[in-house]
Order: sequence, then C-alpha cells, then structure tokens
Amino acid sequence: MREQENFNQEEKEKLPRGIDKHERILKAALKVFAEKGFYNTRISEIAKEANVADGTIYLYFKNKDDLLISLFEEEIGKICQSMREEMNKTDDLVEKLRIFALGHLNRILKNRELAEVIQVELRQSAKFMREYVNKGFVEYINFVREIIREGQEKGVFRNDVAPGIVKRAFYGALDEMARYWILSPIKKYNPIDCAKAISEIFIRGLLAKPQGNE
Amino acid sequence: MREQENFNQEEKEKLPRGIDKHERILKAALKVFAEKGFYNTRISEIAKEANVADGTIYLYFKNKDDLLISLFEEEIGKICQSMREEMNKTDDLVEKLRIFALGHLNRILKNRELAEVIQVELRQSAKFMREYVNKGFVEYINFVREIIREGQEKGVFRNDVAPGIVKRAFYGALDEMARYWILSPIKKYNPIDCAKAISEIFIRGLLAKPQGNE
Amino acid sequence: MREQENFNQEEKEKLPRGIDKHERILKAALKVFAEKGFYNTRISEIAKEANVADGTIYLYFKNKDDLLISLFEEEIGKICQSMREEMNKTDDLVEKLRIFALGHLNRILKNRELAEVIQVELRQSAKFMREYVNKGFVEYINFVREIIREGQEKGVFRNDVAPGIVKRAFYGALDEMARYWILSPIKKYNPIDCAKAISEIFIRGLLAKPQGNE
Amino acid sequence: MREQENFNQEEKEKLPRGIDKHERILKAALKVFAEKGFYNTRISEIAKEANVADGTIYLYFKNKDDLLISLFEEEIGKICQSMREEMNKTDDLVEKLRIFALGHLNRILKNRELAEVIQVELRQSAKFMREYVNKGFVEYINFVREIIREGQEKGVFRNDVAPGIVKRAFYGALDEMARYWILSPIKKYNPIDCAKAISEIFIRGLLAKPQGNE
DNA sequence: CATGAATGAGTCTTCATTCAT
DNA sequence: TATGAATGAAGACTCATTCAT
Repeated sequence: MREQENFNQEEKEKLPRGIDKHERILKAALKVFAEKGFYNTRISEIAKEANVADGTIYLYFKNKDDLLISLFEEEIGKICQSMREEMNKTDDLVEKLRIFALGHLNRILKNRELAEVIQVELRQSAKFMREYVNKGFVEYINFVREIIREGQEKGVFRNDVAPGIVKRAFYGALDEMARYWILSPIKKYNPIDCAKAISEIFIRGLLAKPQGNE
Repeated sequence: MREQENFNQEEKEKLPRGIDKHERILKAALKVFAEKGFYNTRISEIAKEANVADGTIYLYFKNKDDLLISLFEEEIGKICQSMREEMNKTDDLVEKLRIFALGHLNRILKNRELAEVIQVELRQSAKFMREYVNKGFVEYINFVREIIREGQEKGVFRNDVAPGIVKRAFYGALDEMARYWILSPIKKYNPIDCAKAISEIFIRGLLAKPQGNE
Repeated sequence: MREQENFNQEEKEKLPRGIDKHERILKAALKVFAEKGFYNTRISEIAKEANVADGTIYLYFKNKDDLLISLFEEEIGKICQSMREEMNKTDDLVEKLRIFALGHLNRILKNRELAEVIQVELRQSAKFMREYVNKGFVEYINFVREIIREGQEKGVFRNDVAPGIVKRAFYGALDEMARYWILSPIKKYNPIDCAKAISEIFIRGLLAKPQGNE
Repeated sequence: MREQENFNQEEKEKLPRGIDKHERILKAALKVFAEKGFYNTRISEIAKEANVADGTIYLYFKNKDDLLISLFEEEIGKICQSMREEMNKTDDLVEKLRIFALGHLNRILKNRELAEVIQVELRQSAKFMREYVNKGFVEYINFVREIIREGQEKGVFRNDVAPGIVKRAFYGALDEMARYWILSPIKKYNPIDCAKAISEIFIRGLLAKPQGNE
C-alpha cells in the first residue's frame, strides 16, 4: 500500500481512490466551492479534484444544487452533534455561552472551507432555494436560544430581552468575526480572545444582577 | 422627427439624459439583483426593468461586475453620509451606539433591496472580486470602532476589549437580525425593540462601571 | 453588390447573408435533417449551413423540436395551397385523382429534401410529439377523401368503400413509391409513369360501372 | 449459497441461459423501442425491462444499432415464413392478393409493437444505416411482385403496369392504413373491411378483363 | 449616445459503452 | 457469462458582450 502511494508521487495531491466516492466527491465539492463559490465552480473541477469522471458525480448527486445541499446537510449535522456534546459538559448556563462562542470560532478555523461555504453559499441558497430550509442550521442557532430561555427562567439572565433576538445577536456577533478571518488575508485576533471578548460582552449585558467588579 | 428633437432641446441640455439613464440602470439592477441574486440575474432583465436597451448598459458600466460594484459604491456612500450626520447629533458615546443600532436597522427596513444585495452579494464579491475592497463599507463599520475607541479613551467603556472585535461583534449582531427580517417571510420583532435590545446588551457589556440601577 | 459576391467565391456554397435569417435557418435545417435525420443532426451543423451562429437559431426558434415543427408547418402549408390550385383546374373527379397523383410525385421529386423529412421525421414526431397534430398534413390527405366522397355522391365511384379507407390507400400507394425514390439510389420509374399507373389502378378499381374497353 | 447453486444445476445445463437472455433482450427492446422510439430509448431501460444488467446486452449484441437490426432480421424472417405458408394455400393469384392484404393487416394488429418499430424505426435506419439492406423486408414485399408478375404471365392481370410499381402501391396502401391504426388512438375501420376494400380496389384495377358482375 | 440582433464561448448533463470483479 | 459502477465524449442551450446601424 505504502509502496503504491510512493510509486506515483504526482497522484498525491488527488484524493485516494480507495475512499467511498460519495465522500470523495463531497470533499472535493467543499474544497472547490469554498475556493471559488458555487456559481464559479464547474462540475468538471469537482470531478477532477475528486479524481472521478464528470459523469460519476451524477451517480451520487442529482445535480449541482443537490451537491451543495447535501454538503450542508451532512456537515451541519455533524457539527450540531459535536457542539451539543461539548455544551452538555456543564450545567452552568453562563459557561455554556462561553463554550458555544469558543466552539463556534474554533470549528470555523478548523473547518475553514465549510465555514466559507456556509457563510457565503448558504446565504444564497436561503434566498434562491426558498423551499429548502436547513433544519440543521436552525437547530444549531437554537442552542443559544435555549441557553437564554433557560437562564431567564432560572433568573440568571435578564427577563426583558427576547431570546429570539439574543440568539441572533450572539450568533451574528460571532459569525461576523468569523467572516473577517475567512475573508481577510490577515488574522489579527485569535479565536480564544475573540470568543472570550464576545461572550463576556453578552454575559455582562445579559446577567440579571450585574456583578460588582471583574 | 428632427423638429420634435428640436422641440425640447432645452430640456435635454439641462437634464442630461446620461445621468438619468445611469440612475435608472442602477435602480433596476438593485431591484433585480435583490430579487434574484447576482448570478441569477440576466443583463437583459436589468435592461428591461430600466427600460433601456441591453447594449446601453455597457455605455454606462464596464460589465456586470462593474454594475454590482458601482451599486455598492454609490449606495454605501450615501448611507455613510447620512449615518454620520445622525450620529453627530450627540456627543454621548453610549447614545451614539444606540443611534447606530437603530439607524442601521431602520435603513435596512427602508431600503430592503439594498440590504438584500449587500447581505448576500457583497459577501460573494468579497470573495470573488478579491481585488475590490469596499472602502465605503469599511468606513461604515468603523463608525462603531471609533465610538468604542473614544469611549475607552474617555473611560466610559472597558479597556480590556479590542475595538476591532467589538465593532464586528456589534455590526454582526445587528446584521444577523437584519438578515432574519430579510430572509424570513414572518417578521417577529420590530426594529426599535431589536435596536434597543441589542444596543443595551452591548452597552451593559461594555460599560466600565456597571450602573447599579435600570 | 455583385462585386462583393464575386469577391470571395468560397462563400458561394453558403446561403447568402442577405436573406431573412428565419428563412435561412429553416432552409438549412431542412437540408441537414433530410441528410442526417433529426436525431443525428446537430444544431451547430444547421447553424453552419445557415451561416449563422449557434445562438442565433434560438432567437428564431424555441428549440430543436420547434425547428422541425416549424418546418412542417410552413412547408406543408405551401404545398396544400399549390395542390389545391392545381386540382381546382378541373371538375372531373377522375381527372382530379390523376392530378393529385402526379402532383404529389412531382412535388416529391422537386422538393426531395422536404419529402425525406416528412417521410421519416414526421412519422417520428407523430409518435413522440403526440400533442402535435399536423393540421396541414391532414388537410392535404383529405383532398383525396373529398374527391372520393364527391364521386360517390355523384355516382361516379362505387358506393361500397369508405372514403376514409381509400384516401389512405391512395396516399399510401403514392407515398410508398416516393419512399422508394428517396431511399433508393437507383430510380427505376419516372413520376409520370408511376402516377399514371397508380391512379389508373385506383380509378379502375373505384369506378361504379367498369368501362368495357381501354 | 453454493448449495443452492448446485441444487438446480441440471436445469441450468439443459436450458442454456444464453439463448434465454438473447430472447428476453430482444423482446424487451421491441417493447421499449415501440413505446419510445429508437432514439428515445435508453439501453438501461431495455436492460431493466429484460431483467438483465446493462452490460449483459453487450454480450449478445454489438451495440444499440445491432440490437435494432437483429430485431428486424429475426422478426421479419418469421413473418415472411408464415406469410409464405398462408399464401401457398391457394394457387388463385387473385386470392393470394386478398390473403396478403388480410395477412398483413392482421399481423400488424397482432404484433402491434413490431409494426410500430418497423413503420417508424426501419424507415430511419433505411436512411441512416445505409449499409444495411433488410433482405427480409425485400423478400416480404416481393411476394406481391411475384403475384403480379405471374398474373401478368398467365393473362390474369393487365400487362401494362410494372409489377415493381404495383408491389409498392399495394404494400403502401396497406401500410398507410396500418399506420393510421398504430398512430391514431381511435380505430375506425377493422382489418377485414380494410383488407377487403383495398385488395378489391387493386384487383379490379388490375384485372385484364373487368368482370361484369359484383 | 442608443439600439437590439447577432455572436460563440462555455457548461451542465446524458448515456452508450467498457471493464474490473 | 454476468454485473453495474464508472467513464468521458458529445451536444443543446444560455447569456454576457459586441457592433453595425
């Protein structure tokens, strides 16, 4: 096996033939969509990247749109899963917010390609594939709403803000930060500082009884 | 025919037709881009909407990309201008934040089409027209940074957060809210409540010494 | 004008630029469809033959199918018209049959390409574009039915055959002959003899009172 | 698993699977070609209909064209055979014509699918697979020529028409009738009446001495 | 300046055919 | 023999852009 891999070094760039083609095509699509955007990506480019014939893609996906949607569906599912696990490690709602913030930013840095695609293309799809609602995404963002709602019930957070507003504000704050990283060639801030700064603003801004100092 | 042309020659000289068409094309482009997205918009659709021949568009704009960029440029310029004026009405930095929040959300509701285009297409372009940096947009978002920076200098705001982070967080929080309005058919919250809620979170979260009351 | 035409002799093969493009495309389509059949004809071949860009075809016709149907529609209309005029020259129903026979075969020889397309492709379309009924073709073949019907009313023709059967039999007899000419490289019989032979068989076969001699 | 395979090994040896599949594929092809036409039929559809893998078809036939040609070849062979037998039941040439007419139309109704394919696709192939001459079809249609030729020799039929013309006229007359049945959803006439009407026209039209009565 | 007919490069998708198993 | 996943060539059609009028 190893010999074969060494045999033709040129092939190394391409994804290995062995993996499931479905997987390989999705990976390739993710990469190319991230790099060039959905509309500027050619099916043939994805095929090449996946080391697969153009036609093969159509054995696994109905068409280009389906490829993008499948991407969202599968990846966001995984992310929700792991985020849920991380947040379940504590019962402290304030801590949960911190975990979400750091988790979100970390995931974006680790899976930059997916982040780019979600940031840019999911937004497109939201508008032009109206029939398609990304349930995974809704679930993800609702993590925040639940934290706030529970916090308000327990008296941890102020009662005079709608959780539906806070969830969007919090997610938006983090995501704009992420966009900056993704789009800008220079990365000024690190995810830990950003997550901390942003979660701290929201925590202070939301706590029922402002803590004296800190 | 010639006589007719001579008939209102004066008006023609006074009201240069060029500017008129330029304006009309931009307006049409804004409308169609917002409705269908940049990549799903045909030049011919814009031409039709502008009541102009296809080729005429190329007398005023270099190409489709240029049309989109010009749109941003001109519109964001106007917005910056008016936002600056609004914010200059007070010296209270906390108040300025509130004005920015409400102003931003109000503008989005009033100019929904532009908001849609900026939300969705500017993001695309940011990635695929890399050479293009939207100076107007940078200026706009830096309003927030300046407020924070000044507030930190004057001791109003905490010193331990980078203005560069706050500006993105604040803008992102507002903008995610706006996206919700734009993309969702149901509008749950009104801009005044949203602006108030979000700016309050950030103000409380940023104030150097938490106010006891409220 | 003439000078220009002589200037580049190579262009002579192509259809002149001046003619209406709609016409030129139809002519080109007729030629290529006849030569290669609908399914083996490429749009680009028609475009080349018409000395027109591929895309131009789509300015005049909705798609490939539409091109074929338009061909039928326009050409069969013309043929019906001229056949009707020819047949109106006499009131003798027997003579009318002879005129139809000779006229049909003559037209096929003169417009061999159209004949080929109708023979082969119209049959296809009859099956696969079921919604499409070629009214022109029905009108054409009904010329025969009317002759028979009238002949029966006036006692010229036998009353014991359905005009609907005769019309098909007569048309089929002629058309099978035509197919032979079109498909076979060798032409054994000439249209005058064929038309005479076939119409004579039908006339004898249909006359109410068999003439003694001849 | 292996046991099961051994279980009915005997049967497998006796009933050669090859022949079975060959048959099944042809039958499937006939059905699908008739339904959708050659060019609109996918090899995969035939395979599915035959309950066979796509690739298997290529073990029995060279390619799609070959499949169509084999269809003609085998089926027309059978038809010729049975038609010859029917016609040999009498020596009366006039009666033979009647038998051919009725036999042709009956066969078409009984084997509608084959008729559709021959009517439509054979015509296509005649043009586009020029190298291919359907000997079976020629033999079939020459039945008529022989009847006429013999009738002329024996003085039964008029001598002044070329048998080559009559054979086509007669066949064409019948076949146009058949086309009507096949393509039209409504069947106005029955094969017996049609066969009788058409053969009677030709018989009267061809007899050397018109019979007084009838 | 204005037009809009014409262009033709570019791309998604299909499907006959192959071939490793 | 039989399979059916994989291939990749091929073609209909679109649409940004041009240019003769």
